[in-house]
Amino acid sequence: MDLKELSNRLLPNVEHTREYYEEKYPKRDLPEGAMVTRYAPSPTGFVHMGALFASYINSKMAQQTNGVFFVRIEDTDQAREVEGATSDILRDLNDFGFAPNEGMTLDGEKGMYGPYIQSKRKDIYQAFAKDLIEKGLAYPCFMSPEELNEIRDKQERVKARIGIYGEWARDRYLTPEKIMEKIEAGEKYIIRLKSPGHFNHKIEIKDCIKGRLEMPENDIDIVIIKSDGLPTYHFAHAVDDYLMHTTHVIRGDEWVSSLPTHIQLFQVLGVKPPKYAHIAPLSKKEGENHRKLSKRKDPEAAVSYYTEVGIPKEAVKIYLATIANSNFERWFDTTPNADLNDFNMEFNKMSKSDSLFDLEKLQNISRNYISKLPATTVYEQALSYASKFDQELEDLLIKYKDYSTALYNIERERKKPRKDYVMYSDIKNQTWYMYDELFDALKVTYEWGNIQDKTEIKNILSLYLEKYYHETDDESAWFHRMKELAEELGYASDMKAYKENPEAYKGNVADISIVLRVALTSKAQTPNLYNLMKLMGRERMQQRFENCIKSF
RNA sequence: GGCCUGUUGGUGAAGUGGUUUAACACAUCGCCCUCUCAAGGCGACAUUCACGGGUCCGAAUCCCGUACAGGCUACCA
Repeated sequence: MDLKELSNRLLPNVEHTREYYEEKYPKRDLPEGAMVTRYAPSPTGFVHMGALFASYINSKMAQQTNGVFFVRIEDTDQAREVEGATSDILRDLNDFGFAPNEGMTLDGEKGMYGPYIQSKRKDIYQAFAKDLIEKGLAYPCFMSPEELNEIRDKQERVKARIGIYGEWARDRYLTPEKIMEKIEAGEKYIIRLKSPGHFNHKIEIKDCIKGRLEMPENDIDIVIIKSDGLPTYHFAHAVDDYLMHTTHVIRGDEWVSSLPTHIQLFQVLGVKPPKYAHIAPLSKKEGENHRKLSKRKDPEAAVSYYTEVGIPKEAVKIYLATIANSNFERWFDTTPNADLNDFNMEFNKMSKSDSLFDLEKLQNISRNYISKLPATTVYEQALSYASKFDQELEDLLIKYKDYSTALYNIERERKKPRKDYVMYSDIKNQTWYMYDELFDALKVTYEWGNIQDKTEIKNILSLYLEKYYHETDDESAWFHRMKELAEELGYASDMKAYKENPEAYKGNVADISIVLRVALTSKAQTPNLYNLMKLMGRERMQQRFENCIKSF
């Protein structure tokens, strides 16, 4: 019995040959230097920031080299599969602008290297496994899970390396005849690689991010086809990335220790391995230690967190870019109208060690980002946020569209705009007092400043409306009149003069303006008072002042 | 236990043997400006690159050891 016959018995019902598939998926016709990258998630639910980060880098690298970025679903562990996870992943990629141009997309599969779901590629993996068996590079292993556990225990006891290698690989040298006997006897088997490696041999691997790595050769006879007929991750990776002509495998660095295995797999398959780039994990400080950003402990680890609080996707992207490439921030800050797509991302500007995920920094980026948006966009984004998460705000925004937009526009369209909002959920907290519906519904507390005396406050308010407030005033005239009011009541109109001789006055213009501000809004801190008054108009001002006085 | 990788300030980090008395940004703290806040301006914030050795005229940068951290060590990915 020869190996070819044996391979037919071991993996029956394989429709095609390795050669068939190699012909079916010819080399890609791409310009020199174009990268073919991929994001290969397992559909296990919940999209983690780390995964988004990896897909960003993959997508960016393909985009800037006019290459291809595809998504492949790695569902070879059917037990862990979560319903709907695939579409969640694709939706998130899409929302962030990392939509793949090949493979699994929101509108189904695209591209000629499919299927892009591993469970649908079973025949392909088996064809390659058969080819290896024929060449004597893979073999069936009949050891039961119990036997494997025993071996493992024994190895732990003797402090040997764990795994099926060397003398531990019991079934490695079974003759075809013996194998047939076992099959006839109904014994279950899986297919293992007959590793040609030696643990004492060192191999040198160049990683695009980590640089030169020296590692021992793989000598473990890893499983390539599991008992359910599906491949393990390692084997599927080698076969798929070979057939899909991936040029760069960019993935999390939890994979570096499998590199010798992966390189060997390509070698055994007789094909050139792709280039590898291993991304350091996003981590979080906990006490003195760093740990990976965790779904359970860190809400910000979930991609969905950002939509829930209303942090713009673009801000998240900018943040990811700043941790991805050390020179990005400089570039972004010094490039007028910087467009993320124009930035040239490089592997050698990526960190080798883990980066602390800094929400504060992300928020700062978001604050800056929102501050540069036109008010109409802020309005639209706020509305879209409210429509999902805040019915009350949504109603108000629809009712007062122009008013709200004007409100967001205060001190905005200038070189250095106000930076009031970090996220769209801040908007309501910071503007509620400008909506009568919200203001009147609340029993507001007035945050008075230096002037607390009720009669003095009443005096200021009525005098201001009677004599000093003119709706047609421009800002400087408006301010000038406030100074006149200050003087009439014995407050300093000039801050310098006041500072030089505070005793000569009851207070200063600032005190007066605070009274007006607080009476109008109840808050001591608001955007430019002049603009707020303009927006409210005389009647509403009068009403607010009366309300205020009534509250005494 | 074994194998691999990493370690620069409160944080992200620049830095690849010699204008580094260690860039820049965030945070923090002062002062200034100012109708409040925000913004802005100015300034402070690592005598030192985990620690210990070594190589060299010269090291954060190269080598060795130690410590700590992370990853891997599945018929999970």
